[in-house]
Amino acid sequence: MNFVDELKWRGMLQDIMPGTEELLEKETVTAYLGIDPTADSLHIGHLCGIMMLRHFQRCGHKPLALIGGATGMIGDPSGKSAERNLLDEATLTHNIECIKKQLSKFLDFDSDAANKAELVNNYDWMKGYSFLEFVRDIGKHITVNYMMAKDSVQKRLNGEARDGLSFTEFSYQLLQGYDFLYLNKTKNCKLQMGGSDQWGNITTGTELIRRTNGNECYALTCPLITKADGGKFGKTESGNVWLSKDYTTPYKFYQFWLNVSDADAERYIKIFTSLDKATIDNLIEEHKKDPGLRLLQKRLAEEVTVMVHSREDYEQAVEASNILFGKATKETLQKIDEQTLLSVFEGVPQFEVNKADINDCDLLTLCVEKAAIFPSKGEMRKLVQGGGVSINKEKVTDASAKAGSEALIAGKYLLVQKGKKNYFLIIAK
RNA sequence: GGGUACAUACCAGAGUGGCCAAAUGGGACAGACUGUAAAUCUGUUGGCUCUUGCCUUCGGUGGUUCGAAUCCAUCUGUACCCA
Repeated sequence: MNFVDELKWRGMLQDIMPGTEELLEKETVTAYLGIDPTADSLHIGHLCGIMMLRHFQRCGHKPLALIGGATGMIGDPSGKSAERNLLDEATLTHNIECIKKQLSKFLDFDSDAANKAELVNNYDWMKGYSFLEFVRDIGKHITVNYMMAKDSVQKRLNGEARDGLSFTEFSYQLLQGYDFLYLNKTKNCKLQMGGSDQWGNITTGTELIRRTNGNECYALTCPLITKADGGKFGKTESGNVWLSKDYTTPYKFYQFWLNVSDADAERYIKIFTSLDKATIDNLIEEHKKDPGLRLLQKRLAEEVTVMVHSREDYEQAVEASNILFGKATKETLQKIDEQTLLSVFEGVPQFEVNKADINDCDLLTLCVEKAAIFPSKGEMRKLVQGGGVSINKEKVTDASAKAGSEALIAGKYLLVQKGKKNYFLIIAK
């Protein structure tokens, strides 16, 4: 399997340095991709890069996942315009541990294979590096002129939203460049991959390597993942879509992929699954015959959910979706037994209230004060006025009414709906 | 070191003494339509009560005034120009 061809048909190749393809055909190559440990879980924005590493390994090469324990303390000036908050050491250590676990779902770290994946942390080689040594050994080889010419720097100096950048941020590309140099020296790593916004940083690395030890190194980036409507990929109303169950439940995760638009589904299934070309082409064709069936979205959601979570989690998410989005009515809800109900709603935010509150409090108090479903009463009132709130699948018309214990499902549950897709469960104890 | 300018709600950006909880655009949320899609149209977008009303907001602090996002002083931050 040819790695570059694989990336090409999947639409995962943005820029590639000349000679990269030849190198990959010639020998088993070690490549790395950097991940900033800004949180203790990865989110789906990281997924494209991770999939690159995964394909890379499947093609017989050796992937390194570099955790930016050092660079993460600084923040990359490309991308966002504002300077990043610096993370402290304890937080970083915790984040790295968690990310390591998640990565092992995608990459083989443990086998005896020659190309098993490795995890490295640049904090390990940066922490003991003194400023004086660094500027003398590394800074000497790269001119400020060269660094200034990078897009990421130029944007901050001359762009519309020019707000300057601190020396710390300016140094980022050099630090990242040193990572590449270090890995080249210690692990014979010859290729760096990343998102297209990393191109400038990566080439600083190859330049640094050429100037210090004369080695030829290569770069390859994937395009920025976008949505067809121009919105940001990977965001929902509740924020990022995380890989960790603690932040994004498997149900929500599954729902995210299921809700992808037709135009996006075609691109995403190539990027985020390991399905082969024939299978995907076939799916796309089938999907076009009857887009309403959403074959693509369903398969995409299945593949990704199973990969990130598990087959059981996937099946539960499907079951929950069928009940919540099927033809369920107040009557069918009342009939569901408690066991099913609980498993279905595992991925739905739950709130416990006192049984007495169901009868005593009006819906406003119940949903805002007793259960924090809505941020404020005004917010809930407005939604009710706009017809956006349902309880047990029935639209709420009067927010000051009381639910009453007879509305409870199985004697203790209340299903609250915000809009069409957001469910909450109130449990009366 | 000297000078100039700017700082407004999630973001961009009007407002230059009362009519300002603050135009407009974007984003976000919700409704209709649909396929739990896209496009389109509509509503909402500081908090409390919701009817009049009240409270907290226009970088921080202090001041002038019956009254300040708007004027003054000072501090902080940022950008630009000169050295």
